[in-house]
Amino acid sequence: MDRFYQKCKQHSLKITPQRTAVYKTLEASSSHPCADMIHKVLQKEFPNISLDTVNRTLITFSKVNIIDVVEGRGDPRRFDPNLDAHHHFHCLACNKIFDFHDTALDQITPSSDIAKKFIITGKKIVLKGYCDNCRSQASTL
Amino acid sequence: MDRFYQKCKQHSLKITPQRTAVYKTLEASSSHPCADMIHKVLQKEFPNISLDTVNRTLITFSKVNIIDVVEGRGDPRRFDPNLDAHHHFHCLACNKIFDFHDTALDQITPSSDIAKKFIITGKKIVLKGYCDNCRSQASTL
DNA sequence: TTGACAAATAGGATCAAATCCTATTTACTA
DNA sequence: TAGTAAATAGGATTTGATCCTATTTGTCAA
Repeated sequence: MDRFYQKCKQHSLKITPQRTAVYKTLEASSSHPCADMIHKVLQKEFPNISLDTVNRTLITFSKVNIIDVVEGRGDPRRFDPNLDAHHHFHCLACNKIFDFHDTALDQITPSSDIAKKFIITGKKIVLKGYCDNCRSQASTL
Repeated sequence: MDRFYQKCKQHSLKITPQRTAVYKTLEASSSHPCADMIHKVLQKEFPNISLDTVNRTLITFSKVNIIDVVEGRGDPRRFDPNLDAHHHFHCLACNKIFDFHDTALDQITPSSDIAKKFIITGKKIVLKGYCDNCRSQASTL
């Protein structure tokens, strides 16, 4: 939690009971929850907390690198006709996805206990960041 | 296109003008489009084509491995409090995300021209497939 | 410690993506 | 070429995300 308070101060985010609770709830979870799930949990503690607050708070946190947004950003489902080995760079600003190829990275193999536990139908390296056009919008960490 | 017809027959999907057009449009695109974008393009050719058909068709294609769904599946935005190096396995059936750790994979480095072109703020290996509980639902490829 | 101000919240309204429903049409098989 | 199961159109519904505005609340400086 210390790092949480520190990061908030660093980015002059006010430390509100709601924000603290949102962070604690997410940290206690291992299911990579969405805003709605966290909202449901928090309603026990804050009967009036709004979903908008939870969602806005989570987005704010992710912008200043307190937490992370994982696969899926709430955006529409997107498709790829290319089934050959390739990897993706995802621009956080313009939302474009760039393909890149790297035969060395195609070779990566997850350790055998993963392969044993799950049926793996696809693997990909996913990079996040800012593309050439959006460099300037990179958040100051 | 041959492989397209072949895969359709293999899974007894009827080859309709709409399906052919959806596939052609996606294949011609390099922007990893969503259903709505493809729908807009197709309306020139098929003034009455419905968005539902486009969306349903794309999902059908992805189920039989004609195309792929990329980062984000149209599901709600999900969050992760863990900023340390780790990787994800995403179950296509139950939609759970499992963390896994692999120090060897943490070391992977995209080739330098990628690093030069983009500002990279995150990297992750994303595996897709079926978890232990959902093994049985693995689509027959 | 207090007062002022900018920032954050609640709650309802709006927007957009995805899915569902059903009548109609169509591709495939025998 | 006719029968049948599958696919489509189009509208309705659901749900996640965002917007708007009045009210509340942290924070900083005096």
